[in-house]
Amino acid sequence: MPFAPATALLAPLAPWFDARRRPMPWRAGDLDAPHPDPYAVLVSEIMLQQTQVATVIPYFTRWMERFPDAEALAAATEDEVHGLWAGLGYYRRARNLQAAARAIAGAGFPRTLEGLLELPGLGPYTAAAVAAQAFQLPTPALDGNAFRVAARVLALEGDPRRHAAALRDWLAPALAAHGPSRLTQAVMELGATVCTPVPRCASCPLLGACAARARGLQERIPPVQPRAKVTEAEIHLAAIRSPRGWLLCPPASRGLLAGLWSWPRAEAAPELEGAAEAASGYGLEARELPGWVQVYSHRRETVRPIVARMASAPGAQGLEWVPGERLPELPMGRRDQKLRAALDAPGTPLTGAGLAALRTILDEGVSANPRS
DNA sequence: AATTCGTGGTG
DNA sequence: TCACCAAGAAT
Repeated sequence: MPFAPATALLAPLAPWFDARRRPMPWRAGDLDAPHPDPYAVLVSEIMLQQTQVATVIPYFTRWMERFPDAEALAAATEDEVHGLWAGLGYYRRARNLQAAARAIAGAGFPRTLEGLLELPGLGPYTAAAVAAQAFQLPTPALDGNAFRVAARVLALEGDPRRHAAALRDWLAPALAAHGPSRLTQAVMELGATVCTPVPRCASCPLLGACAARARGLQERIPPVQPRAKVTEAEIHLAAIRSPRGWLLCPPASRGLLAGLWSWPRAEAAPELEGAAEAASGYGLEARELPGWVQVYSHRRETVRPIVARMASAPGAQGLEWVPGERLPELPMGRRDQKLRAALDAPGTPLTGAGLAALRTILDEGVSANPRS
């Protein structure tokens, strides 16, 4: 379909961005030159996948201090990489980023869109965004912001992602005309601060050119996406200490929280009678802490934490006893960080359900920790 | 091609 | 409280 030429339509974005852009630690001072540090651009773009700028900034700063270049990242251990990523989410990104750094340390930084797409963790958006910001290539980067801005300016109805190829063709000349790095960031900045899901049209530099606004459709374009279904779960999360340390579930290579350590857990079980007496029979002293609801991308988990102390240290399949002094440095997701921070908090007596969970964990080990 | 990957902000 | 969703990619 024929779109109004983007070069003229989007021209107001360039001066708007030069005047209004937010400071970000990865942004180059000179938007008309290649970026002095393509690795920094890569790190920022991977962290920004499905993650807001304000959340990323402190992670980016710490990351660049510890891993200032691809060589430093390539040489790091998996625990250290995940330690710096812990809490940011989508942990596969951390593993992919280190794999990309190893490829770069060996063969140099790819300077074409096709070469960037070969790096693990870089898809159509990220490869184009790096190419434009690091190397000034006129490669349109279509993220959620860009799709929303384009859909509104052009009054595209339906899911704008259907028009990805046409929109890239539409945007490319505007990138070349106004500067690939500048216009790429300007479109996203507009989407993040003005052309938001609930738009602030009064302060938009494209107000006069916006077809959706002209028709009063700016609130309905683009349409909301159907939600993925969320499964419900209820688990006991157990911090068990013995003379050998804490009993922990070592990192898995795939699935939820891959690359992170976690406390062993068991699905909530039916109530047992006489928990306290049975527990002392095991040489086990335990209490339960206040629970909470942990939300993941497609899972809602009611967490019932337990802190227990055992006189002996039995083996448990797939679980490890970790010395107490190592506990603070292990990479963990938010759920497990929360329990780690509450190990000294007061609690209530162990319930029958809690005892059943501890028995399941000690008897079955990692097999009591089902993949979701 | 539909699912599966975290977490925090916002209205 | 809750829906929505954020500089998406891999499978």
